[in-house]
Amino acid sequence: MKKEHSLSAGEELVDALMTTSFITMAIINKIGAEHDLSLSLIRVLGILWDRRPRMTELADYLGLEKQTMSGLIARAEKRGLVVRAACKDDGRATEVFLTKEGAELVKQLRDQGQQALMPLIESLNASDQQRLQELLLRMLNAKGARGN
Amino acid sequence: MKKEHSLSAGEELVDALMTTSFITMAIINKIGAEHDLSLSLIRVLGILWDRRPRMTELADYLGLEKQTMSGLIARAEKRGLVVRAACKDDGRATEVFLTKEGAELVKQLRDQGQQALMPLIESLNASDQQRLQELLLRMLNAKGARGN
DNA sequence: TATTGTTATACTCTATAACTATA
DNA sequence: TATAGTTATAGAGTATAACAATA
Repeated sequence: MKKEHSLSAGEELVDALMTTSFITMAIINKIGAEHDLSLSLIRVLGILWDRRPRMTELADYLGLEKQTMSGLIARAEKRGLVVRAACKDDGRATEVFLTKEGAELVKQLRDQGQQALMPLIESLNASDQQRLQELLLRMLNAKGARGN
Repeated sequence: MKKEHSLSAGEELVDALMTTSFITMAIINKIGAEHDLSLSLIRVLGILWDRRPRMTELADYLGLEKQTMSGLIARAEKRGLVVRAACKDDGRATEVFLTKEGAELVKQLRDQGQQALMPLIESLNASDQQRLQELLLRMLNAKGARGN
């Protein structure tokens, strides 16, 4: 957060990573706001794109409490973006999945996100973009990271 | 968000950037939660580390409405983290700055953030870390980006 | 008893609208 | 009139606690 103090090599990278992330999230958040979507709901919809998880799985995935997820999904369902259905294997569980309308919204968000972030990455030339991508992917894969 | 579909080179990089950012923000958010701090308040405190901005400047910086900033700062002031003072140049304006307690919290957050993000970046070797840092900084500087 | 999920309650964050005070 | 800031109000997001239904 502070630039004047001398930082170790690792600290400078952490700084750059945080700044990059704040900027990226601000861009995504702005796109979400245009659709009345919070960052959490954007992540949920992204997960639902190719999965049909239970409420608890979703909550764990996002690091939220199950009650929080109940509210989030209830509001999304009221808007026609997702549907809840009883799980056949386990009478206690509830599965969540996208409606057609929800899926279309995800597609649209994807496109808008790509467009909005393009200016940032296009400040690097093609070979640097390639290198950055490789480094990020290597870092993410090493951590067994799950983004959304 | 989806991995199976074929993506153009730029799209894959955007994907990696978003995933990295979601993970980074989740880590920062978790640290903030331990101190009852939202991401917005963390950013505000970071800005206040070496600046003494007016309310409107803060709001513009974070992309929030001035009323939102009023509430955010009012709560932070009640907790003893920041102080508001009348601006001498302009009788309408209010300057905000950190208390000693607030500054100590920022220092602590910095350390915790560094520690928490270290495992992620240490999945790369030293030379790759150096390269990643250079690429991120070049990208950020090209955009005249302001993280916090 | 333990697990899955919802409901009740409370607080933070955010925006829109209306207001006060200064320029 | 325009700008800086606060207050009032309302809704979304979050957590803690208590509950119902199923395993």
